Amino acid sequence: MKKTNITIKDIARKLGVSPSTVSRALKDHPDISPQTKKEIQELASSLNYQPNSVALSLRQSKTHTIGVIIPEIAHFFFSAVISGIEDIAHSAGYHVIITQSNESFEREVMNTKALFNSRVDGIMLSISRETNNYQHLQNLLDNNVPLVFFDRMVESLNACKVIVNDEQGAYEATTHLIEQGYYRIAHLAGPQNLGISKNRLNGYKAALADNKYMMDDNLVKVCGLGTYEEAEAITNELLDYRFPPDAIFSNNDVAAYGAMTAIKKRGLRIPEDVAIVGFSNWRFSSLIQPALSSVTQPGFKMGQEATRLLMKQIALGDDEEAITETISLKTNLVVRESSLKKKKPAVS
Amino acid sequence: MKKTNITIKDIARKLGVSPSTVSRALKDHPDISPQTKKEIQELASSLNYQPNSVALSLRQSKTHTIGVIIPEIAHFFFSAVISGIEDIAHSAGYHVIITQSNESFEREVMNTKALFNSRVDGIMLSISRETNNYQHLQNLLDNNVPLVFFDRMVESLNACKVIVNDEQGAYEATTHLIEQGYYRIAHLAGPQNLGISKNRLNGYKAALADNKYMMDDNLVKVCGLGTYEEAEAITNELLDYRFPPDAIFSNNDVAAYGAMTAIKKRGLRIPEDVAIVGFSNWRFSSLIQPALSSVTQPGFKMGQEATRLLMKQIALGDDEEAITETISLKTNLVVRESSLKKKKPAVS
DNA sequence: AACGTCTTCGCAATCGTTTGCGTAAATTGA
DNA sequence: TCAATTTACGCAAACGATTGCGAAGACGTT
Repeated sequence: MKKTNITIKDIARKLGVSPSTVSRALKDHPDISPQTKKEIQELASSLNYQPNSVALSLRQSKTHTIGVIIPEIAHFFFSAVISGIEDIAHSAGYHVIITQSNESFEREVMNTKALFNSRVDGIMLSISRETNNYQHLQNLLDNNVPLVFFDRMVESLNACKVIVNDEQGAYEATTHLIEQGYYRIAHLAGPQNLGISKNRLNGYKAALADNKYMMDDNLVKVCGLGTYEEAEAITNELLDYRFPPDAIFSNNDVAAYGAMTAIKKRGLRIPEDVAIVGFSNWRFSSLIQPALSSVTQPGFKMGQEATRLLMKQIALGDDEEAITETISLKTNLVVRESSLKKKKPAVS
Repeated sequence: MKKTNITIKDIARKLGVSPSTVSRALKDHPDISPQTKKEIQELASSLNYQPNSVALSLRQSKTHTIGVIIPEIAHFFFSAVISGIEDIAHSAGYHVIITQSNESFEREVMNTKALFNSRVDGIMLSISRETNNYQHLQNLLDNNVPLVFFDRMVESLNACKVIVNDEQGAYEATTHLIEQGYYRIAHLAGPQNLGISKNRLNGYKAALADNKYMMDDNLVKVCGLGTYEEAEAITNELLDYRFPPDAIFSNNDVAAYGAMTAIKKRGLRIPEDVAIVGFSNWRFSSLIQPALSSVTQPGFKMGQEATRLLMKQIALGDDEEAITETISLKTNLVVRESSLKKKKPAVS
C-alpha cells in the first residue's frame, strides 16, 4: 500500500480535461459548463479528493496557521486560554501551533524564530518570566507579522494586547481583606519585570490608599520564582516581625499556598489569625483546606478575544495601518474560607 | 513597510547567478566554486535569508510537522505528555500541532481530518472518552499515515502504542491498601470502553485474588463521568451499605477527591475509617488534606517515547513494513496520608 | 594540436494549485 | 450569410526550492 494522495492532475487525466478546468469546476467557477462541472465534482468526491493545503499555502502565501507561545501549558489558566484560542481559530479555519517557553527566554526566542520560519500567519504570545529583551519580538513587528500579546505583554511594543485588569483584581482582593477587618495586610509580589506583577502591586497600594491605610514597605515582599517553597520561606520572614501581618494578598495561588503552609506550621489559624487571598484561581484552590480565596482570570475569554484581534489583523491588507488595540478583561474575586472572618464559610 | 521575505531568486538576481547555483551554494554542494559559494553565503546571511519551509514541504512532500490529538490540555498528565512530545519533536526539527477533542467523539473526528488534510507527517493521539467507532483512525492507517497511540489506545488497531502499565499500577495500589490492613476495599472504576479503565479494574481484581481476598461485585462501581460530584454520590451509596468499605481505590484523582468529600461529610476519618488511593497524581493531590495517595503516570516520558516511535515510523520507507511496537511504562505509587494507617504520615 | 576530463554553472522539470489571458467552437444578431 | 458575442476550455506562468542533466570553458595528456 503506497501513500498516494490524489491530486487535481489525477482527476484531470481521468476525465481528459486540463487541471485548470478541474480547479475551476471544484470551486464552481461560471466558466465551466454544468455538465463538466458535475462530472468533475462527482469524481472528486468519489475519489475523496482533498486539496493539498501545502500547495495552497505556497500559492497564496498563507498557511492558515497561527502560532502560540505560552510559558507553561500545565498552568490551568493558560490551558483555558488555549481552549479559547482554539475555539475561535478553528471556526475560522485556522490551525494552531502551540509552543511552550517553559519560562525560559532562550526557548521563547527559539520558538519565535521557528514559528516565523514556518510562515505562520500570525503569532500570539505571553512572554516568559525571564524575558527582558524584546528584540525577537521587534523583529516580528518589523517583518509585519501580526502579533497579539495576551496576559503578559510588553508595554513598549506597538502590538495588540489582551490583558486582564490585574490592578482592579488586586484592588478588589485587598479591599475585601480590609472589609473583613484585617488591618495589617502584606503582599507577596511577583517579579517586577512582569507588567502584571506591577499592576497587582499597584492595585494593592491603591486599595490601601483609598481606605486610608498606611503603606508599609516591609509588608511587600517580592517572590521572584513564585514557587511554593520560596513563598513559605518569605512568609516566615513576615511572621517573624514583631508586628506580623494578619492578612496576605499573594500574587499567585501557589505562593499563597506556600504562605498557608508557613502559617499552619506555626499553629496559627486561617483565616482567624491570618487571612489569605491568592490570584489566578488555580484548580486546586477550591480543594485545599481551608479553601483559598482567589482572583479569577477569564482565561477562555482571553483566548477568544486575542484570537479575534489576531484574525482582524491578518485580514488587513498590506497597505493598511496595523491596529494596536488593547482589550482589558475584568477579573472576579472568588471568596472562600481563607479570607472569611466575618461570615460563615461559603460552600466552595 | 511591506512583508517581503527574501528568496533564493532574490539572491540569485543580486549576484547575477541562477537560483540553482544559490541553492547548491547554500548547502555546500561540491559543484560550486569556493569563491561563488562564499559570496552567496555571505549575502544570504547578511540578508538573513530563511528558506521558505512551505515550498520545501511541497517539494519534499514532508511538512516536518506532527499532529497531536489530546482529550484535554488542562489535565496535568496530558500537559506533561505534551512537554515530552515537544522535547523530542523539537530536537528532531519537527513542529507540533496540538488539538483538543474535549472528550468529544465528533471533535476527535474533525481534528483527525483537519490534521490529515494539512498533511502532517504523523499523528499521535489519545482517544476521547466518547470514542467507540474507529473508522476515522482506520482511514489514517489505510492512507499510511504514521500513527501512535498514547495512554488511551485502541486495542484492535494495528498501530504503535505507548501505554502505562495501568494494571500494575492498580495492582500495587490495591496491594498497598491490603498491606495497610484494610479488608473491604472498593473500587471506583472508569468507563469500561476505555482500555485503561478495564486494566485498572483488572489490576485491582488481581491484587485481591493474589491475597486471597474475596471479590465482591458490590464494591466495584463505575463512575462513567469521572467527576467530583458523581464520585461523591456513588461513594455515598457505598457508605450506605450495612458493611461499607474501609478503603477505596479510585480510577482517578478527581473521583477520589469526591469520595473523600463524601467520607468527611459523614464525620468519618481518613485514613483511620476509610482509606483512599487515587490514580494519576494530579497536582492538587499533594495539596489537599489529607494528602492523597496516588499512582503516578510518567507523562513526560510517555510523550517522549511516543514521539520516538513516531519518528521511527516516519523515517521508514514506503515499501518497508510499518512497525507496531507497544511500549508499556511503569507506574509508581506515591503513598501519602490518605492511605497510611500504620506508619506516620510521610512528608509530601 | 587534438582529444579527454574536470570544474563550474545554467536549464528546465517538479511538487499541487491557481489564474490571467488566449482561443476555438457555438451561438446570436441583423 | 457574415460578423460579433458568448461559452467553455486550455496554456503557461507563478508560488520557492531542489536536482538530473547538459554544456561551456579551463586544463592536462599524448
